[in-house]
Amino acid sequence: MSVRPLVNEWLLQLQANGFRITHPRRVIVEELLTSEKALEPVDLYAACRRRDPKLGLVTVYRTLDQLEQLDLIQRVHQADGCHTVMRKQNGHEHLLVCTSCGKTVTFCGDNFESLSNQVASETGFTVKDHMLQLFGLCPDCQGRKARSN
Amino acid sequence: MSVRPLVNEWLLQLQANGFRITHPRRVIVEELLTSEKALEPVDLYAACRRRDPKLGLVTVYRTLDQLEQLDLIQRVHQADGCHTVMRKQNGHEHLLVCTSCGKTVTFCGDNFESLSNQVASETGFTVKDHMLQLFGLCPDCQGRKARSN
DNA sequence: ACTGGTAATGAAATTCATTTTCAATAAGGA
DNA sequence: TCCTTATTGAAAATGAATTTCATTACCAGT
Repeated sequence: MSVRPLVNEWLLQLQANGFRITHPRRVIVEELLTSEKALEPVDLYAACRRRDPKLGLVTVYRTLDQLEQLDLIQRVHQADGCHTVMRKQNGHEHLLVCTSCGKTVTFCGDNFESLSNQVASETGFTVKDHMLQLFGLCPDCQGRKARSN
Repeated sequence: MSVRPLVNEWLLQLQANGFRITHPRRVIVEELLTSEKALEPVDLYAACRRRDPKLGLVTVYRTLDQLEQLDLIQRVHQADGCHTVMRKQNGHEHLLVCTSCGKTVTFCGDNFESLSNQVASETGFTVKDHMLQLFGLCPDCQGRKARSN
Protein backbone atom coordinates (compact mmCIF):
# COMPACT_ATOMS: atom_id res chain seq x y z
CA MET A 1 0.00 0.00 0.00
CA SER A 2 1.32 3.40 -0.98
CA VAL A 3 1.72 6.16 1.54
CA ARG A 4 1.26 8.76 -1.19
CA PRO A 5 -2.26 9.83 -0.17
CA LEU A 6 -1.21 10.08 3.45
CA VAL A 7 1.73 12.27 2.47
CA ASN A 8 -0.63 14.63 0.71
CA GLU A 9 -2.97 14.59 3.65
CA TRP A 10 -0.18 15.66 5.99
CA LEU A 11 1.01 18.38 3.62
CA LEU A 12 -2.53 19.70 3.30
CA GLN A 13 -2.80 19.71 7.04
CA LEU A 14 0.37 21.76 7.25
CA GLN A 15 -1.08 24.13 4.68
CA ALA A 16 -4.35 24.39 6.58
CA ASN A 17 -2.33 25.58 9.53
CA GLY A 18 -0.62 28.39 7.67
CA PHE A 19 2.48 26.55 6.53
CA ARG A 20 3.51 26.31 2.92
CA ILE A 21 3.91 23.12 0.95
CA THR A 22 7.57 22.87 0.04
CA HIS A 23 9.85 20.28 -1.47
CA PRO A 24 11.93 19.71 1.68
CA ARG A 25 8.77 19.22 3.71
CA ARG A 26 7.44 16.71 1.22
CA VAL A 27 10.65 14.69 1.37
CA ILE A 28 10.72 14.72 5.17
CA VAL A 29 7.08 13.69 5.46
CA GLU A 30 7.56 10.88 2.95
CA GLU A 31 10.52 9.49 4.87
CA LEU A 32 8.64 9.70 8.15
CA LEU A 33 5.63 7.91 6.75
CA THR A 34 7.73 5.22 5.10
CA SER A 35 9.91 4.32 8.06
CA GLU A 36 9.14 1.26 10.11
CA LYS A 37 11.19 2.50 12.97
CA ALA A 38 11.48 5.56 15.11
CA LEU A 39 14.22 7.82 13.79
CA GLU A 40 16.59 10.30 15.32
CA PRO A 41 16.55 13.68 13.61
CA VAL A 42 19.99 12.99 12.18
CA ASP A 43 18.88 9.62 10.75
CA LEU A 44 15.90 11.25 9.12
CA TYR A 45 18.25 13.92 7.79
CA ALA A 46 20.48 11.27 6.24
CA ALA A 47 17.52 9.53 4.65
CA CYS A 48 16.18 12.79 3.22
CA ARG A 49 19.61 13.78 2.00
CA ARG A 50 19.81 10.70 -0.19
CA ARG A 51 16.90 12.15 -2.14
CA ASP A 52 17.81 15.82 -1.90
CA PRO A 53 21.45 16.45 -1.03
CA LYS A 54 20.82 20.12 -0.42
CA LEU A 55 18.27 19.57 2.32
CA GLY A 56 19.50 20.88 5.65
CA LEU A 57 19.38 19.39 9.12
CA VAL A 58 17.82 22.57 10.46
CA THR A 59 14.85 22.10 8.18
CA VAL A 60 14.40 18.61 9.57
CA TYR A 61 14.27 19.99 13.11
CA ARG A 62 11.86 22.73 12.12
CA THR A 63 9.55 20.40 10.25
CA LEU A 64 9.54 17.95 13.14
CA ASP A 65 8.45 20.77 15.43
CA GLN A 66 5.58 21.63 13.13
CA LEU A 67 4.44 18.05 12.77
CA GLU A 68 4.59 17.61 16.51
CA GLN A 69 2.45 20.70 16.95
CA LEU A 70 -0.11 19.14 14.63
CA ASP A 71 0.08 15.94 16.65
CA LEU A 72 1.12 13.94 13.59
CA ILE A 73 4.30 12.55 15.12
CA GLN A 74 5.30 11.47 18.58
CA ARG A 75 8.49 11.01 20.51
CA VAL A 76 9.51 7.44 21.13
CA HIS A 77 10.97 6.82 24.55
CA GLN A 78 13.60 4.21 25.19
CA ALA A 79 15.54 3.11 28.25
CA ASP A 80 18.36 5.47 27.41
CA GLY A 81 16.40 8.50 26.34
CA CYS A 82 13.80 9.74 23.91
CA HIS A 83 15.52 11.29 20.97
CA THR A 84 13.58 9.51 18.27
CA VAL A 85 10.28 10.33 16.60
CA MET A 86 7.72 8.33 14.70
CA ARG A 87 4.47 8.96 12.89
CA LYS A 88 1.37 8.84 15.01
CA GLN A 89 -1.35 6.63 13.73
CA ASN A 90 -5.01 6.95 14.51
CA GLY A 91 -5.73 8.47 17.86
CA HIS A 92 -4.27 7.09 21.01
CA GLU A 93 -2.33 3.99 20.20
CA HIS A 94 0.72 2.67 21.98
CA LEU A 95 4.05 1.51 20.69
CA LEU A 96 5.81 -1.81 20.86
CA VAL A 97 9.48 -1.31 20.04
CA CYS A 98 11.97 -3.99 19.06
CA THR A 99 15.04 -3.40 21.21
CA SER A 100 17.25 -5.10 18.66
CA CYS A 101 16.38 -3.54 15.31
CA GLY A 102 14.13 -0.69 16.33
CA LYS A 103 11.13 -1.85 14.33
CA THR A 104 7.95 -0.46 15.83
CA VAL A 105 4.33 -1.54 15.71
CA THR A 106 1.29 -0.20 17.48
CA PHE A 107 -1.34 -1.71 19.67
CA CYS A 108 -4.30 -0.17 21.34
CA GLY A 109 -4.44 -0.79 25.05
CA ASP A 110 -7.52 1.26 25.76
CA ASN A 111 -8.45 -0.30 29.06
CA PHE A 112 -6.78 2.26 31.24
CA GLU A 113 -10.00 3.64 32.63
CA SER A 114 -10.11 1.26 35.55
CA LEU A 115 -6.40 1.61 36.31
CA SER A 116 -6.65 5.41 36.15
CA ASN A 117 -9.63 5.48 38.45
CA GLN A 118 -8.03 3.17 40.95
CA VAL A 119 -4.78 5.12 41.05
CA ALA A 120 -6.66 8.43 41.24
CA SER A 121 -8.64 7.38 44.28
CA GLU A 122 -5.56 5.94 45.98
CA THR A 123 -3.40 9.01 45.46
CA GLY A 124 -5.80 11.94 45.27
CA PHE A 125 -4.28 12.93 41.93
CA THR A 126 -6.43 13.75 38.92
CA VAL A 127 -5.13 11.58 36.11
CA LYS A 128 -5.03 13.40 32.78
CA ASP A 129 -2.81 11.35 30.52
CA HIS A 130 -0.61 8.32 30.34
CA MET A 131 2.35 7.01 28.47
CA LEU A 132 2.80 3.33 27.76
CA GLN A 133 5.37 1.60 25.64
CA LEU A 134 6.29 -2.04 25.38
CA PHE A 135 9.74 -3.35 24.54
CA GLY A 136 10.66 -6.71 23.10
CA LEU A 137 11.97 -8.61 20.10
CA CYS A 138 10.27 -8.58 16.72
CA PRO A 139 9.78 -11.92 14.92
CA ASP A 140 12.79 -11.35 12.64
CA CYS A 141 15.13 -10.62 15.52
CA GLN A 142 13.88 -13.62 17.46
CA GLY A 143 14.86 -15.74 14.48
CA ARG A 144 18.21 -14.06 14.06
CA LYS A 145 18.96 -14.63 17.71
CA ALA A 146 17.89 -18.29 17.65
CA ARG A 147 20.06 -18.93 14.58
CA SER A 148 23.15 -17.35 16.15
CA ASN A 149 22.93 -19.68 19.17
CA MET B 1 10.54 9.33 58.78
CA SER B 2 14.22 9.86 58.19
CA VAL B 3 15.90 8.75 55.02
CA ARG B 4 19.19 8.36 56.88
CA PRO B 5 19.22 4.54 56.95
CA LEU B 6 18.33 4.42 53.27
CA VAL B 7 21.18 6.78 52.46
CA ASN B 8 23.58 4.45 54.20
CA GLU B 9 22.09 1.48 52.43
CA TRP B 10 22.70 3.09 49.06
CA LEU B 11 26.26 4.08 49.97
CA LEU B 12 26.98 0.54 51.14
CA GLN B 13 25.59 -0.77 47.91
CA LEU B 14 27.94 1.53 46.02
CA GLN B 15 30.79 0.22 48.15
CA ALA B 16 29.77 -3.38 47.55
CA ASN B 17 30.15 -2.68 43.85
CA GLY B 18 33.69 -1.40 44.13
CA PHE B 19 32.93 2.29 44.55
CA ARG B 20 34.18 4.31 47.48
CA ILE B 21 32.04 6.12 50.00
CA THR B 22 32.78 9.82 49.59
CA HIS B 23 31.35 13.07 50.82
CA PRO B 24 30.04 14.27 47.43
CA ARG B 25 28.31 10.94 46.89
CA ARG B 26 26.68 11.12 50.28
CA VAL B 27 25.33 14.59 49.57
CA ILE B 28 24.02 13.59 46.15
CA VAL B 29 22.34 10.45 47.49
CA GLU B 30 20.74 12.38 50.34
CA GLU B 31 19.31 14.96 47.96
CA LEU B 32 17.99 12.25 45.65
CA LEU B 33 16.33 10.38 48.49
CA THR B 34 14.82 13.53 49.96
CA SER B 35 13.30 14.94 46.79
CA GLU B 36 9.62 14.50 46.11
CA LYS B 37 10.07 15.26 42.47
CA ALA B 38 12.19 14.10 39.61
CA LEU B 39 15.19 16.35 39.17
CA GLU B 40 17.32 17.43 36.26
CA PRO B 41 21.03 16.90 36.85
CA VAL B 42 21.51 20.65 37.08
CA ASP B 43 18.74 20.99 39.70
CA LEU B 44 20.32 18.25 41.75
CA TYR B 45 23.64 20.00 41.34
CA ALA B 46 22.16 23.25 42.67
CA ALA B 47 20.62 21.47 45.65
CA CYS B 48 23.90 19.71 46.48
CA ARG B 49 25.86 22.91 46.06
CA ARG B 50 23.84 24.56 48.81
CA ARG B 51 25.37 22.04 51.16
CA ASP B 52 28.79 21.76 49.59
CA PRO B 53 29.69 24.68 47.35
CA LYS B 54 32.72 22.88 45.97
CA LEU B 55 30.77 19.93 44.61
CA GLY B 56 31.00 19.76 40.82
CA LEU B 57 28.35 19.10 38.20
CA VAL B 58 30.54 16.41 36.68
CA THR B 59 30.40 14.45 39.90
CA VAL B 60 26.61 14.64 39.80
CA TYR B 61 26.59 13.14 36.31
CA ARG B 62 29.06 10.44 37.28
CA THR B 63 27.20 9.50 40.44
CA LEU B 64 23.89 9.36 38.56
CA ASP B 65 25.47 6.93 36.11
CA GLN B 66 26.60 4.70 38.93
CA LEU B 67 23.24 4.78 40.68
CA GLU B 68 21.51 3.98 37.42
CA GLN B 69 23.83 1.01 36.92
CA LEU B 70 22.81 -0.24 40.34
CA ASP B 71 19.18 0.27 39.38
CA LEU B 72 18.62 2.64 42.30
CA ILE B 73 17.34 5.52 40.20
CA GLN B 74 15.28 5.76 37.06
CA ARG B 75 14.71 8.29 34.33
CA VAL B 76 11.40 10.08 34.45
CA HIS B 77 9.86 10.65 31.06
CA GLN B 78 7.71 13.64 30.27
CA ALA B 79 5.96 14.91 27.18
CA ASP B 80 8.95 17.03 26.25
CA GLY B 81 11.73 14.63 27.03
CA CYS B 82 13.29 12.58 29.77
CA HIS B 83 16.06 14.53 31.34
CA THR B 84 15.05 14.03 34.95
CA VAL B 85 15.82 11.22 37.38
CA MET B 86 14.22 9.96 40.54
CA ARG B 87 14.89 7.32 43.13
CA LYS B 88 13.48 3.91 42.37
CA GLN B 89 11.45 2.39 45.13
CA ASN B 90 10.85 -1.28 45.64
CA GLY B 91 10.97 -3.30 42.49
CA HIS B 92 8.81 -2.48 39.52
CA GLU B 93 6.55 0.39 40.41
CA HIS B 94 5.26 3.06 38.10
CA LEU B 95 5.22 6.80 38.40
CA LEU B 96 2.40 9.30 38.54
CA VAL B 97 3.77 12.76 37.84
CA CYS B 98 2.08 16.07 38.59
CA THR B 99 2.38 18.13 35.42
CA SER B 100 2.08 21.34 37.40
CA CYS B 101 4.56 21.04 40.28
CA GLY B 102 6.43 17.89 39.36
CA LYS B 103 5.57 16.00 42.51
CA THR B 104 5.78 12.29 41.91
CA VAL B 105 4.20 9.29 43.59
CA THR B 106 4.30 5.63 42.71
CA PHE B 107 1.70 3.02 42.11
CA CYS B 108 2.03 -0.60 41.21
CA GLY B 109 0.11 -1.60 38.14
CA ASP B 110 1.17 -5.20 38.05
CA ASN B 111 -1.58 -6.52 35.83
CA PHE B 112 0.33 -6.30 32.60
CA GLU B 113 0.59 -10.03 32.08
CA SER B 114 -2.65 -10.28 30.16
CA LEU B 115 -1.97 -7.18 28.09
CA SER B 116 1.54 -8.39 27.27
CA ASN B 117 0.31 -11.79 26.24
CA GLN B 118 -2.43 -10.39 24.07
CA VAL B 119 -0.14 -7.96 22.29
CA ALA B 120 2.53 -10.64 21.89
CA SER B 121 0.16 -13.03 20.16
CA GLU B 122 -1.24 -10.27 17.95
CA THR B 123 2.14 -8.99 16.80
CA GLY B 124 4.51 -11.95 17.00
CA PHE B 125 6.85 -9.90 19.19
CA THR B 126 8.29 -11.27 22.41
CA VAL B 127 7.50 -8.69 25.07
CA LYS B 128 10.36 -8.19 27.51
CA ASP B 129 9.65 -4.95 29.31
CA HIS B 130 7.31 -2.03 29.54
CA MET B 131 7.25 1.56 30.53
CA LEU B 132 4.19 3.19 32.03
CA GLN B 133 3.78 6.62 33.50
CA LEU B 134 0.67 8.55 34.40
CA PHE B 135 0.34 12.32 34.31
CA GLY B 136 -2.07 14.50 36.22
CA LEU B 137 -2.55 17.04 38.96
CA CYS B 138 -1.61 16.42 42.56
CA PRO B 139 -4.14 17.38 45.27
CA ASP B 140 -2.30 20.63 46.09
CA CYS B 141 -2.24 21.77 42.49
CA GLN B 142 -5.90 20.91 42.02
CA GLY B 143 -6.63 23.22 44.95
CA ARG B 144 -4.36 25.95 43.64
CA LYS B 145 -6.06 25.78 40.28
CA ALA B 146 -9.58 25.82 41.74
CA ARG B 147 -8.74 28.84 43.90
CA SER B 148 -7.33 30.80 40.97
CA ASN B 149 -10.56 30.37 38.99
C1' DA C 1 47.44 6.08 63.71
C1' DC C 2 50.34 6.10 59.27
C1' DT C 3 51.31 5.41 54.71
C1' DG C 4 50.92 4.30 49.71
C1' DG C 5 48.35 2.99 45.90
C1' DT C 6 44.56 4.26 43.49
C1' DA C 7 39.78 5.77 42.92
C1' DA C 8 37.43 10.04 42.90
C1' DT C 9 37.22 14.86 42.40
C1' DG C 10 36.60 19.62 40.21
C1' DA C 11 38.05 22.81 36.61
C1' DA C 12 38.74 23.33 31.98
C1' DA C 13 38.43 21.70 27.47
C1' DT C 14 35.78 19.16 24.30
C1' DT C 15 32.02 16.98 22.01
C1' DC C 16 27.57 16.70 20.12
C1' DA C 17 22.63 17.76 19.62
C1' DT C 18 19.73 21.52 19.05
C1' DT C 19 18.64 26.48 18.27
C1' DT C 20 19.32 31.04 16.50
C1' DT C 21 20.71 34.32 13.01
C1' DC C 22 20.61 35.99 8.52
C1' DA C 23 20.98 36.63 3.60
C1' DA C 24 19.24 34.16 -0.41
C1' DT C 25 15.39 31.56 -2.32
C1' DA C 26 10.91 30.04 -3.61
C1' DA C 27 5.79 29.49 -2.57
C1' DG C 28 1.55 31.13 -3.87
C1' DG C 29 -1.96 35.04 -3.77
C1' DA C 30 -2.91 39.24 -6.51
C1' DT D 1 3.94 37.46 -14.09
C1' DC D 2 5.04 40.08 -9.99
C1' DC D 3 5.42 40.86 -5.02
C1' DT D 4 5.15 39.80 -0.47
C1' DT D 5 6.63 36.95 2.91
C1' DA D 6 7.46 32.31 4.65
C1' DT D 7 11.08 29.09 4.09
C1' DT D 8 15.53 27.60 3.35
C1' DG D 9 20.53 26.25 4.23
C1' DA D 10 25.00 27.71 6.03
C1' DA D 11 27.29 29.41 9.78
C1' DA D 12 27.39 30.82 14.38
C1' DA D 13 25.74 30.21 18.97
C1' DT D 14 23.94 27.72 22.72
C1' DG D 15 23.63 24.27 26.21
C1' DA D 16 23.75 19.62 28.02
C1' DA D 17 26.77 15.93 28.69
C1' DT D 18 31.49 13.87 28.38
C1' DT D 19 36.48 13.65 28.47
C1' DT D 20 40.96 15.00 30.17
C1' DC D 21 44.09 15.70 33.73
C1' DA D 22 46.44 17.32 37.76
C1' DT D 23 45.07 17.34 42.62
C1' DT D 24 42.68 15.33 46.55
C1' DA D 25 41.17 11.98 49.78
C1' DC D 26 39.52 7.11 50.53
C1' DC D 27 40.82 3.02 52.73
C1' DA D 28 43.58 -1.48 52.78
C1' DG D 29 47.65 -2.98 54.68
C1' DT D 30 50.87 -2.08 57.93
